[in-house]
Amino acid sequence: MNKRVTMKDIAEKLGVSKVTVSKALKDSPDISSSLKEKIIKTAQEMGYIYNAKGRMLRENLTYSIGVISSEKYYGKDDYFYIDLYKHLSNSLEKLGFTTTFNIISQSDENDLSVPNALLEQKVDGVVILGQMSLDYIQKILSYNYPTVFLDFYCDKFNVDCVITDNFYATYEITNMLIEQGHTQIGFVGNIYATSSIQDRFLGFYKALLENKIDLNKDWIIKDRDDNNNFIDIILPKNLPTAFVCNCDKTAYLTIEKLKSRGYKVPDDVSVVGFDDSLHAVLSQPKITTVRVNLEEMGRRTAKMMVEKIKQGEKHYGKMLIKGKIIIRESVKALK
Amino acid sequence: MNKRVTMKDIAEKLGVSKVTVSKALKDSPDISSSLKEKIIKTAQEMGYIYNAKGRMLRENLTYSIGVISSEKYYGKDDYFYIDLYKHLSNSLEKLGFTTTFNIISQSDENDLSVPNALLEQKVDGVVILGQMSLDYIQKILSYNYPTVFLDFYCDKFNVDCVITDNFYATYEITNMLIEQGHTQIGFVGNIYATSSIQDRFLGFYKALLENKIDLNKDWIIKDRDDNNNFIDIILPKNLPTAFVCNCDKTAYLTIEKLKSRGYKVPDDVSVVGFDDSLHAVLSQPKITTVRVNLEEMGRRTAKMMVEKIKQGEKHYGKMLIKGKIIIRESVKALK
DNA sequence: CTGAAAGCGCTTACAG
DNA sequence: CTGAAAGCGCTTACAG
Repeated sequence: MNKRVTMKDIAEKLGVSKVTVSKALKDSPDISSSLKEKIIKTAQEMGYIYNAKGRMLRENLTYSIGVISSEKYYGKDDYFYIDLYKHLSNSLEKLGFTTTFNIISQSDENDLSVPNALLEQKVDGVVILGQMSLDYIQKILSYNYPTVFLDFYCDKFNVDCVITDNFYATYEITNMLIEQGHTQIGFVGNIYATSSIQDRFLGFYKALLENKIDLNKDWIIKDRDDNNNFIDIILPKNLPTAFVCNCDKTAYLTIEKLKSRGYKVPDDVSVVGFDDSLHAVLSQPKITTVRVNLEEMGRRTAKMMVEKIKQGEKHYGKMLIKGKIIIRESVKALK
Repeated sequence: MNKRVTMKDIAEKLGVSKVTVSKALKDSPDISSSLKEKIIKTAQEMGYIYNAKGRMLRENLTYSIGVISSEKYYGKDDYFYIDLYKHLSNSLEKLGFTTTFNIISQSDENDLSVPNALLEQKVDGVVILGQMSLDYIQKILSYNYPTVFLDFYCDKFNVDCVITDNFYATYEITNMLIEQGHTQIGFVGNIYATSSIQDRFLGFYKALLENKIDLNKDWIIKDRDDNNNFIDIILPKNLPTAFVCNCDKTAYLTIEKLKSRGYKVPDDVSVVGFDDSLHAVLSQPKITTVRVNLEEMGRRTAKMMVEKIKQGEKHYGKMLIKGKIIIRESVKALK
């Protein structure tokens, strides 16, 4: 492992200069095709593997992106962020980049402990995947890498972000319920807990407004406390005919709660979720939900990041990616 | 971003040499503590960030490990490998390493497409996380990086591995059932599908042998085909009093199947699983299972990897990590 | 305790 | 079409 073949070795073997080898291996038009062929063949025979460490130093660029994410997004029932990571890193691969991935523990987040990759300039840019504490984000930003927030935004910092169009998606799914005859619709989610939930709520609210349906405050139900810990869902005395839930887990818990009170879903109450997570499929009935376009989000983030690095920190602002409604069994039409 | 402060800048500012700066920043005893202090202070003031690219080239070491894993382990109900990744990369961080993470798509695995990190020597070693196709593994090994297999082994290649002690864990959990009075015990899992399932079966079998309980072939039930695709579980006419399932998902499906046939779990039949995955908790009743010690597996893999790199490819062989039985509700004692 | 020299593997700008 | 020179940011071995 320790003694790898270098361009110099190939050059010496063929009696050419290493500049020529370098150019041939990157298929430069400078080199005659016959020589190119010979060099490529010899490189293969000698077991040459390109060593990016030289280029890294020369260009002061690692062609590597650091992805940073909080461990709280990788619990047993969170499929979402690992899938998003997969799409992001695959897109980066195609652009010639590698990806380092740090799942930050709660204690490291509290201690503002920064991954080695950023401490030692082993990445050219940073993607923060999912909301983290403001202090932690600030700490990361203090290293001055080109940065993109993925799946969240934060107006406190003027950082580009790629997010799913939460507002529009709940607007659409609420409209779907209204078209199916529902006029008494509740929302389940703590609208102060995260900006995603807030936006989803506002999309829900816009659909009501457009259809001149009153917002009943008793039908806005908390699913978690302000620190994002799930709490027991308390059903109102008078039930609406449908609930829009801020996420599938909450939809699942809402359905369980309704069932435990003797209600049937969707016969008595319709329920919709968000995320298309495992809960949507394991629930009985299976939950009609919104599938976020993770592939598109990953691709756009990768492209944005690479452009920022190569073209000197362009600004993009907020990029919204549309989701898609997935129809399952948890909604009943009233007309 | 582009013009970062370097050691040279600090040296010039203070009128010392960059060797002195380098030594001071790594707290070498060569430098007087007063000068050291001055250099560290100036570095901070100037916003110096250590640039590992220089060291990488010098030492031909990136202090980075590539983790490669198949996308099939990151489905909606797989929590396992991302957790293992987290522990592994956290352990590597503590040893001063960064981790690149590639989730290989099925098509890339078929095409033997290798991550950029390996193509360009951007890592010092490789961890393959979870079984992949032999061809793909062979391709990866052809790059001659120090390699560790994590959570699987393959006698075809003489590569070090860190695996959970599947054999011993099902041996233990089967013994637990026997101690609780069960003598009619089945196994659910295709024992030809993976080496893990095979080892788990053999641990089960050993417990039977030790207790002079006959192995009833009708009670060895397939949960998947030989390509690892889950199939409908077919219950035998005469049921045993307990099933040892090769994983929680299978335990979950077995319980669902039993319930649909009118049996009660654990009153009529006890069921145990393996992995302590989401299925174990979402199932009703919750499943008694084996929790694998992912933290220990990550830590041992990290240590092994770093030692191989620094001490020149030591060999370790097969390292077995013990799991732990988690008692829940799906087992009833018969005495 | 401090520093000048050499070099890691590559690429770019330039000369021929 | 080919190559000599310079340099990216660091560290090690050595001289003083």
